[in-house]
Amino acid sequence: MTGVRALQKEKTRRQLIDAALGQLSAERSFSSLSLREVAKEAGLAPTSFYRHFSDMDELGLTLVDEAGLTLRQLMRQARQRIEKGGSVIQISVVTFMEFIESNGNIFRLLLRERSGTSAEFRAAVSREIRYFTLELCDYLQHANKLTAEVACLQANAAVTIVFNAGAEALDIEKKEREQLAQATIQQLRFIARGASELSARVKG
Amino acid sequence: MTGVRALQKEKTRRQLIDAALGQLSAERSFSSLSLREVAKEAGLAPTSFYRHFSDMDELGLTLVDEAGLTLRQLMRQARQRIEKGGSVIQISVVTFMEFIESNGNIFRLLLRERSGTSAEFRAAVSREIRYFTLELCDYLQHANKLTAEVACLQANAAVTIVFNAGAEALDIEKKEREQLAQATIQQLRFIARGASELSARVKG
DNA sequence: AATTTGAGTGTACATGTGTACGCTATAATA
DNA sequence: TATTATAGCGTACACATGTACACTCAAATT
Repeated sequence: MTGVRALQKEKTRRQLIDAALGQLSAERSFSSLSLREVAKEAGLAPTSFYRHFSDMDELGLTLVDEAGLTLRQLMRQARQRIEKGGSVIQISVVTFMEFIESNGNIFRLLLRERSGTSAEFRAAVSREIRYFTLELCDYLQHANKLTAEVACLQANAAVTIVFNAGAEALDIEKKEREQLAQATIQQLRFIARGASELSARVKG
Repeated sequence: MTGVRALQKEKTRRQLIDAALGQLSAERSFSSLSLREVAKEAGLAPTSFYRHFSDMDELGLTLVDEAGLTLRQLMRQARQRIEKGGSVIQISVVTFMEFIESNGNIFRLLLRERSGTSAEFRAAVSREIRYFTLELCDYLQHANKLTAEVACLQANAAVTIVFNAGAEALDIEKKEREQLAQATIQQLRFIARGASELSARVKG
């Protein structure tokens, strides 16, 4: 099944994916890419595109999956750092900011398609973020001995804040980014403290 | 200066703006609108568009301004309700959710252009949200006797949470929206409580 | 009353788009 | 070895787009 042919096909499929990812930028969203442009960048004739994806949408959803994968790598990295000790909140924010810096366009993809014009795209991005949030929710529940409800509310709020900070980080200079990180950390502390203080009340 | 001619011009300018707003939807973003479509919807020949805007971008920025105006009306409404007494947080969330329900497409515009491909658009949206946030910051500072720093951090976090909830509200059924509103309220309480608890530490 | 201005029109063109179709060359299969 | 399947190509087409240009005609100005 993994003959020369299938292998080559997989390779040019990757070329298409990479071509699309490569064209994303601050000034260029996925929906502004044309099938022809992507094919050209991948060194393919326009019509050959269809051998791999039936649609630009299909390519796009693949990219979102790809982005989700990157996001999960990010989580793994954060967990590793946390295990070595240190402030969970600070490590999370710093790790996320590093992610933005080296994966700006992938993050932009998620950010844009989250509120894009395709319900399927929105659902796909939503799913990736939910996954991200659920992991954090589990962690908070065990580490901080919180109700499932409170832990999930906190996780949700924290992810929202961090994602928003990431979006802002995309448009500012590196110098200001440190300031933004500090503000974000403080906001996460507010949330953590509030959740902890109010968890009793929610329970009772 | 307000002759018959200038009046008519103002009127068709409005028609263009309304045509553009009218074409926005869950499936249609501003950047996916074409000059020709908008002109047609406004009952104009394509080339007449240029008598009013040099560009689709110029129209778009006008729409963002328009959206900002709507946002400020929202704030005024919320303030009025708050003055009549009741939970500030609850009133704010409920008012905002009402806004989403009747101005979905305007909110979508802000949401999308906030992370769009035009730096100018992003800046414009950012400005409107900042204005929104600053008002809340002022309010928190006086009402809750917080440091400027803590109040602004809280305001920023709160606006982020509420906007994100608004975005989620766009894609769910009315029934689930009540649940979302409750979750949002709880999250804002976390933030408020955390800010209040930790304000001493930040000061010292 | 004579002239100028400018909002709105219709035509026209170059350019980019998605994709249908028929072809080639070669790996996979029989 | 003969046959089939298929990745990739080039051509071709219909269509939508932005906008340049020359026009009209009524309001505004002189």
